[in-house]
Amino acid sequence: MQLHIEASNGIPIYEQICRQVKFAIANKALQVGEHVPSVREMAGRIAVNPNTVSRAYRDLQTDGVLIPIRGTGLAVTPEAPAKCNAERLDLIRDRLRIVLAEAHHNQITPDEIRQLVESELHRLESLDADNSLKPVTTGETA
Amino acid sequence: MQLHIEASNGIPIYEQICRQVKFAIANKALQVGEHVPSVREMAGRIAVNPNTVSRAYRDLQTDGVLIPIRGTGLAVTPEAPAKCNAERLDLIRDRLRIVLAEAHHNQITPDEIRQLVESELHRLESLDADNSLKPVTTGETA
Amino acid sequence: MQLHIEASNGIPIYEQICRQVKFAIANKALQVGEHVPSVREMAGRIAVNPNTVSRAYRDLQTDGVLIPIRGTGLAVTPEAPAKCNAERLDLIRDRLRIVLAEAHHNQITPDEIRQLVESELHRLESLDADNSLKPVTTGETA
Amino acid sequence: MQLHIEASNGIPIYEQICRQVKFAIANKALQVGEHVPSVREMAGRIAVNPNTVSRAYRDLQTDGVLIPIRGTGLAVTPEAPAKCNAERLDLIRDRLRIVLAEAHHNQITPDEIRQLVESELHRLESLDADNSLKPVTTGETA
DNA sequence: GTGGTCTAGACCACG
DNA sequence: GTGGTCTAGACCACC
Repeated sequence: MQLHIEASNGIPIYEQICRQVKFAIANKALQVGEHVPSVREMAGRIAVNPNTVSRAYRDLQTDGVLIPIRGTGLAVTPEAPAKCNAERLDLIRDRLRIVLAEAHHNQITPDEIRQLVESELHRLESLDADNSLKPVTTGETA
Repeated sequence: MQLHIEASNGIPIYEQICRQVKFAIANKALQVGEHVPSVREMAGRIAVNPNTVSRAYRDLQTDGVLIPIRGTGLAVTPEAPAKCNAERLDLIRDRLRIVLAEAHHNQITPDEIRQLVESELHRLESLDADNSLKPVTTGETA
Repeated sequence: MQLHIEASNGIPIYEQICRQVKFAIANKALQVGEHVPSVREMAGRIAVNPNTVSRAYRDLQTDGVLIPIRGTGLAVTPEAPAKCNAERLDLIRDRLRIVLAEAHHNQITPDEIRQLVESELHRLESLDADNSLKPVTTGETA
Repeated sequence: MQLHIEASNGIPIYEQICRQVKFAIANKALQVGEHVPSVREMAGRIAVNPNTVSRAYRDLQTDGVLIPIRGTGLAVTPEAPAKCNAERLDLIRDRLRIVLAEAHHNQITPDEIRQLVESELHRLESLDADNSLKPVTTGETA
């Protein structure tokens, strides 16, 4: 499981972690019963404070996605895949909705929006192509 | 000029005001030299704290979009339309970019994204139809 | 609204705060729309770290009991009274259940349990009598 | 001697073991001089980490309830029954006290408490009836 | 070793 | 002024 944390695109780090763990479960990158990386390991891996990871894991427990296994760590619950699959597109949709609503309220036409979307999709694909050649981070604003 | 403030969709209110004033200028709803509503009137109209409006107007002055006219209020600068037109799509694009980037990082396919976009666009149109209720069948969006 | 924090009866402080805010709402000591004491004030009042109060308030927001009012604080939501009333006895029942289950698993008879309960109830009443005012009319101040 | 471990009702597993061994002694399910199951056997029987059982047995030795018999294991001390009988109701009372105190602090009336107690006692009896038919775990999975 | 709780304090966003 | 986020680190419970 690989997380892409961007500090900061406006989304709190702990929430980015939350969301990406859910995506990883939806994508089968994390299986039921499997342990998520320990707080300390994850914190080291993505270079944030352990408490930030802890906060994210706590939220995931509240959501019923993770469950503590005494003394060994946190595991993916049996219900998690269903929840995460159901949420998979919703998580994106919610964010997309407010962006499109703003565009729409301000007289940007559906066709202009479609063009923006297409140009961004192409941009992402070409970034992928670049990254597959050289594993360099790109476009980070932080 | 009508503002659509949503408290809170994650965007600070003062920034929503800023953005929408710029959009209004780009859309010719606000002309060069025209006065923007006073801080007090605007605050009353959209039911927010006057300080919040004040903060937005301050940012707009910094951006060179508004200019104070002694004793009368704030007017749209001659340079504003050009700036606002240039920014019009950029403002949306920036926000769209981070949403699509997240989707893409998490194995959501371009086609799924396109479907989400289309369903949201349709949703916005039907919301419009409900709100206006005028029996218009021309399909024009503006 | 008066909170009784006991550090420590095994319940984390932040959870004690959470529970007691809910009880206060159920008891009409906190009304819909009313603001809860600010994080800093509450922290000072019950002599705990502000972050501990903050954690409790955050959980209450997740539960839909409190809602942030931009820049002014946290208010009781319209839905809160219903939720808190519904939870009022459940919060106690859940804790009672594990105690009684343990007693029952270990051959303590229902009648023994009833006796324990009665003796504790009497104890609490006599504590009340001591703490508040004994029905004395002498006018002593202390 | 049968232990009912519930991971997790908030009571640490090692303490649940401790308490239940004491209850077993108070109930004559464990006699003076009798050996308690070995750490390994007990750990297997209740499906917990052997270290957890070990920790519980260590506490019981500290309490003078168990004593090591060279090469054979841990036996119930002659003083144990008296201690355990004396503690029998106290262990429950202590836990009951904090629950009832919270209820009382929050305007839950003695009669409401009595009703909760009665309903929980009935619930426990009906669970027993069910279990005597089918020796199934109570349905709490985690 | 694991996670949980709490404290302390910096910094920011918001109104 | 308000709450939110993040960092840092101590201490504890559990396994």
